[in-house]
Amino acid sequence: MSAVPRSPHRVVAVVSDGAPIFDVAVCCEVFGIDRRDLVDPWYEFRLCATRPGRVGLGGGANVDVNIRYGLRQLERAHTVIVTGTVRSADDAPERLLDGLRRAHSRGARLASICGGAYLLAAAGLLNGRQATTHWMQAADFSRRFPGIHLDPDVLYIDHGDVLTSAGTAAGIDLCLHLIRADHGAEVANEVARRMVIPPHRDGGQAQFVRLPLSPPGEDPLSAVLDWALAHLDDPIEVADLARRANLSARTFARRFRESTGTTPLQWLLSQRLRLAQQLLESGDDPIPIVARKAGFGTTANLRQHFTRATTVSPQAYRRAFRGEAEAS
DNA sequence: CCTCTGATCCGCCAAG
DNA sequence: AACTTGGCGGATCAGA
Repeated sequence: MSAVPRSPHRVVAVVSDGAPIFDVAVCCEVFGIDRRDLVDPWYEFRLCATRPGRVGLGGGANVDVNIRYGLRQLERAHTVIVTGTVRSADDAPERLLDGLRRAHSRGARLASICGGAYLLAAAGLLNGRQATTHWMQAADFSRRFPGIHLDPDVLYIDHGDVLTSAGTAAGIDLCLHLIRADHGAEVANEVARRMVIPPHRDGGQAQFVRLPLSPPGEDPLSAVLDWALAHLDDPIEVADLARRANLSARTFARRFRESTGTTPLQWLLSQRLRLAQQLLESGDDPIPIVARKAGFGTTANLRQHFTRATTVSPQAYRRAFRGEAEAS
C-alpha cells in the first residue's frame, strides 16, 4: 500500500537513580522488543537519564547500567515513562523536572511506574488530580503531596495526558494499557500472550480494569460487563448484553472487540471458567452446584469447557488443589 | 464420538 | 469524502 511508513511513536523511559530494575525492564520488554510483525512501525524505544552514563539500579539488583541518552530525549518523545523510588522526589534535579514539565506542555504523554509517581508529583504534574503508586508508599506519598488524591486500590490511573501505576507488576498493566490505547486490544492481548501473562488482570471485580477517572461520560461497556460478572450464574445471551448497553447487536459486538479484544461469548466463557476455578478451590459445593453457580448449567457442560481449558477435570482440579493445601 | 438445532460471529453493504 | 451504524446471510460454534 503506502510506500512511506508512518514515523514511529517514540517512547522514552527515564531511568532515575536507584530505580527498581524490574520497572525499567518492563518498559524494555514491552516497548523495546521489536514487534514490527505485529504493528509496523513498532515503537522507537530509548532509555535516558539526567546524566548519560552509569546509573545504579535498585529493587534488589544493585547493578549499574550504562545509559546512553540524556534529557534531550524528552524533547522528542511522544510518551515518557518515569521510573523511580520514594527518594526520587528529594534527589530530583531541577533539569529533569523541567524536562518533564516541558514534555507535558508540548503534548507528550507522561506515565509513571511505581515510585516514578514521586517524580511526576515533584514536577507538579499531578496537582489536584488522582494518582497511584505502590500501596506501601501510599501514606508517605499522601503526607508529602497533600494536594494529590492518592488511590492505592487501583492498578493504574489514566488521565489521558498523565498516567500513574501502582507497584511493581502493575507497570506491566500500565504498559499494556498504553498499547491498547495506541493499537487496540487485540495487539495488546497479543503482546501479553508473548510475554506469557494473562491479557488483563482480574483484581476481583475490577476485571475490566478499574479506571477511576476514565474518559468522563462513562463507558457503557464497562457497566454491562460489571453487570454480567454479577450475574454469571444465570444464562446470559449476547443480545441481552447489547440491549443493556443500548446498542444494536452488531455495534455492541464491534465495540466489545475493540476494547476487550475478544467476542462477548468468549469473554463470558473465560469469566465463567474463572469463577468455576475459584469455587472449586475454595468452596465445598458439589460439582453440579459449581456448574450451576458458574453459569454452565449442567455438569457435562462444565466438564467440557473446564477440561479443554485446563486439561484436568473439575474433580481432579479440586483434588489437586486441596491436596496441595493440605500438604503445606 | 456423532448429530442436530439454535446462537454467535463477521464480512459485506447500504444508509445516515 | 471520511466515518459510523446496524441489518443481512452464511460459516462456524455451543449445548443438548
